[in-house]
Parts: sequence; C-alpha cells; structure tokens
Amino acid sequence: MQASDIYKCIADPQRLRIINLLNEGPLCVCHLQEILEATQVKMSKQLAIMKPLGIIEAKREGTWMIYSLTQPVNGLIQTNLDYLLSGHCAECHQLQQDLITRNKIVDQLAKNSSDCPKSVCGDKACC
Amino acid sequence: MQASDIYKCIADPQRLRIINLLNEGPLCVCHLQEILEATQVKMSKQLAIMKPLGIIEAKREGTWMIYSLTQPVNGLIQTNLDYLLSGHCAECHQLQQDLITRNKIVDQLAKNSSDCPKSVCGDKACC
DNA sequence: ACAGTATATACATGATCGTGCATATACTAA
DNA sequence: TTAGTATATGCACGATCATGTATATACTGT
Repeated sequence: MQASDIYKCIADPQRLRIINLLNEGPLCVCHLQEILEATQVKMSKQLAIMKPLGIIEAKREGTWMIYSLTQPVNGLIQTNLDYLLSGHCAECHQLQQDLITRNKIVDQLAKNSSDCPKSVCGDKACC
Repeated sequence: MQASDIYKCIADPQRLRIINLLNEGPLCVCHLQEILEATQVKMSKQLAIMKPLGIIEAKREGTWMIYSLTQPVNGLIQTNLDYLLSGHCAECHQLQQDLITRNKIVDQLAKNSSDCPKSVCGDKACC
C-alpha cells in the first residue's frame, strides 16, 4: 500500500471520518450512513474506493455488510488518526463528535438488538 | 489550514518530495527541478499549488526564487515526514535518497558559489 | 536599451473524481 | 415464489486536476 494512496483516501473528509469510526470498531453501512448523514449510494461508493486499497474489509452478516479496518491498522493511518484526535486541528472536533454519535447509536442498538447483526451487536461493536 | 488540504497536497508524490526537501532547508526552483528531474513548468506549478495553502513560502534573491517550508512547520506535515523518513513504507527510500542528492548538490554549489544566491549558499542551505 | 537567465502564468486538452439516478445483486421471511 | 431490506454497480455528467506549449514577468549584466 503506497503512502500516496492512503493520503488520497484520507484527503476526502468523509473517508477520513469513516476510517476514524471504523477504528473504534466495525460498523455496517446503514449506521455509517446515519452517523455521516450520507446517502446510501455515496457511502457504498466511498467504501468501494477504500476496500481494494486494503484499508478496510467487509464481511456479510445476513443482509448487512459489516465493515472494519484491516488489522493490523496501517501505521500511517494510525499515526494520522492519533494526531488528529489529539486535537491539533480543525477536523479534530468533528472526528471526536462522530465517535460520540457512534457510541450513542451502538448503545441504543445493544438494547433492542433486533435491528442489528447479533454477533456484532452483542459486544457493542456495531449495529 | 485544513487537514484535507494537507493530505491532498502530500497525496501527490512529487509534492511530498518537495516538502521533504524543503524540510531540510530552503532551495531555489532550479535545484528542486534538478533533484526531482522535473520540467520547469511542472515544478513552478506544483509550488504555485502549495504556496497559497501556506505550506511553503518564497523569497526572491536576484533572479532566483528561494522556497522554504513555512515556519513553524505544520504539525501534521512534520508528523508525516517523521513517520515516512523512519522507514516504514515504500516511499521512504525515495525520500531519503532525495535528501542525499540534495546534500551533494548543495556541497558542490558551496564550492563554486557563483551559480548560487550567496546569502543562502554560504551556509549551505541552498543553491 | 538589450540580451540572457530564472520563474510564473494563460490557455487548451485529456484524465480523474464526485455525484445522482436507475437498476442490479444478495439475502431473509412469509 | 414473492415481497422486502440492505447493499452494490453501471452510466451519464459536471467539476477538478495534471500536462504541455507558448508567452509573460522579473531581474542581472553589458
């Protein structure tokens, strides 16, 4: 994986937000949509850009597709997430806010877990 | 300066190389051209992309334009340069090689300093 | 004023990218 | 088999980006 590919990827604020969210744990497409307030098509295409680069992975669970960051997380990506989350720049607040929103959604889903692939929802990772 | 602007900037391998070189010290356009084996137009345009972002600065010395990284160096840029130079990925070798080439050129110019703006060449920073 | 050197910019063009609509696929439940 | 939900993809289009040629600008030395 070339550094330039990673930079091109995270140069799009929405893709950066996706990576930041997945770094906290796997999520399915519909909840990524919800958190980022994006359309289904747009989200699906962003994910389709990142997957062949090996940055993210998908597994199917019923009708849901669960996306996660490829482990171990690429060092360049981790370095940048760490830097951005430590609050040095404008994007930082947005990224932190996204994580809060994510946790709210996951907590709610853990209660009525019917809307959610159980294998993932059970340990609050997603959906 | 937005993080996404910086990522867009360093997503181009040539711009990343320019930033890496300037991080070692100021250089004039012609020597950037020489090190990166680029045409004059291309180099000039790359620099024209980065300047309005505030990443680099230029000062004129005679007919030469001396470019340098805006000080203090943006934290996100510094973080990424540090990571890339520490040898974790494919681009690393190229960046290190560029610095070696740079130092050779600067050393030579320090000897016959006629081809070089004296104020800068004197302390081996450039040209 | 003139010729030469270094650098920047205008314009045209082809390439890549983002977006939206429509539609296709993969799966589940009845 | 059918309807419904979740997700992906093909196509068209406008926007942005990279590249090359030609030319303009800024400066120096004669």
